[in-house]
Amino acid sequence: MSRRPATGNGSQGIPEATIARLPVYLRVLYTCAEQGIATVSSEELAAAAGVNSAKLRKDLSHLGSYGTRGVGYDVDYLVYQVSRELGLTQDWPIVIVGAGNLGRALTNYGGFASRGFRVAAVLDADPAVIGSEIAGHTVESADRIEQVVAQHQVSIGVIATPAGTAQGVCDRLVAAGVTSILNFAPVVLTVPLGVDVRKVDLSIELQILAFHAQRRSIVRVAPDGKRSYQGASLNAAAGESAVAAP
Amino acid sequence: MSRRPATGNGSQGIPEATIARLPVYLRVLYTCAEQGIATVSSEELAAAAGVNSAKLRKDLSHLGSYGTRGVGYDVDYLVYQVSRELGLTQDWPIVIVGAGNLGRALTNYGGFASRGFRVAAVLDADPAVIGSEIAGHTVESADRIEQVVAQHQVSIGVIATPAGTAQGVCDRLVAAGVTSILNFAPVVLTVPLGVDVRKVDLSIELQILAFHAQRRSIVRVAPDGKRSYQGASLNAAAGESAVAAP
DNA sequence: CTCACTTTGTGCAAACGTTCACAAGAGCGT
DNA sequence: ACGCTCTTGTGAACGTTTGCACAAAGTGAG
Repeated sequence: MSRRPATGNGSQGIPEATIARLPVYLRVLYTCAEQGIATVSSEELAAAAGVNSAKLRKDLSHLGSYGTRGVGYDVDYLVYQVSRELGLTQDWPIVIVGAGNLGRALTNYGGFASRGFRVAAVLDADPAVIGSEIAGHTVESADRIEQVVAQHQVSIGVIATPAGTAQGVCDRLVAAGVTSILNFAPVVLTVPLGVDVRKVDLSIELQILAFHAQRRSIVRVAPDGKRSYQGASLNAAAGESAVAAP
Repeated sequence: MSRRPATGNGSQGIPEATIARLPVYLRVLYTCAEQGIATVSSEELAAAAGVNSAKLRKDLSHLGSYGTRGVGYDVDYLVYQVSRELGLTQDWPIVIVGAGNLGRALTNYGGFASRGFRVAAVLDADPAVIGSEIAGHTVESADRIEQVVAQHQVSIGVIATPAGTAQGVCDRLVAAGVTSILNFAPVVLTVPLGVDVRKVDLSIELQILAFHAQRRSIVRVAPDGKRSYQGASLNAAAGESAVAAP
């Protein structure tokens, strides 16, 4: 790190925390564009995204100086720049493995197509499911992982299988050339260096909520048997949330 | 340690980052228990959870000193302590609003029940869906949010509606007394202080993957039109992943 | 042109999170 | 009882992220 030869690239080291927020900004920007808003200030954008305005400005400054002082950011231009930085100006064929409830929901989910993600194939191991139709896709056999990945140049795989088969599917995806994996199975996947795994775990999210919920309603049972509730004014910002009242 | 006033509480301030990892440890611990493993070292646990062992020890130390030097952690005991800390020793009735593809997948998802989460009701606004059966639950009208929340003492709500109706549903849930919300709709929810919102956004996860995937395969088009691929040995650890080869 | 006003981009310090490295304990064989 | 080995719990160093506060830069009126 630190050494930067000569190629004044610019987008060399964007913090991970910033990357995770760019898609949120992007969504808000799209909303603005739909409403015909041409320019937007960091304050407005930040409010809509639920973050601090200084943080938003610093995040955007990592992509370059795309704002105009005294005015704000041009919505369309910023949409383009953020999209480009995230690599959304190109097409990303994805393969969904597992056509159970979750796999079907994912295949039907419209949010993918609108951002350059295209479902190349939906696979499953169950013969009873293979051949059925989901959102215009015919479920193929999981045996065809290698062919599908090669044929459609897939570099992103989505695992929506039961926990038991997830690692095996993952191994085959990686061996076939997939370098990015979105894992919905409740297991910790082991992958070779150079492969990127992101996990979405519904149960874990609920458990984190449960922790805070429990915290909010700690009931102190005093020696005399009286109960007193501890106030509910804990920090609501666990990554999200904002205040409604002015 | 350092100064601790007088109220030797113990579970005063557990870092958010630690909370987010506890459910992962818990899952690994359950796996150990199933395999009949009685004690486990921080090294083994950390490897299975995909984290650094020092981090794991520090995380667990926030709950108390439940390990034995020279031996490790007693699996059953640790399961209990982590569960208690997360508030999983009690029952959490949840309500799922939105019985579309995602709502159905969530209702069917078995991972909830196994951790003390119980689906109290599934609601939807579409008359065509109301009355249908999902995993033993009859879908009820979304008009009944207030009654359902009050009747089942629901404090956790899951929003699986389209983006447009999410904020409205959220407001009604909050007004009815729900203080924790798991949001699957692609919008930033605005809630009063004291309400905890967690967001799961499938599209955002894919966009983050796309960014890294793009990074890995930067194609430099030289002036002569030749292409050269930049190696794929970027840091694979974006929160997950481990190395397979020794 | 100048002044008043707006809003970006960023230096800096504090807060937070991660990792190293090691002292303090605990078990075990002799 | 002693020494050896193993493993926890944690002080301290380091890296990352956040948020303040303000200079720099733009706009528009007079």
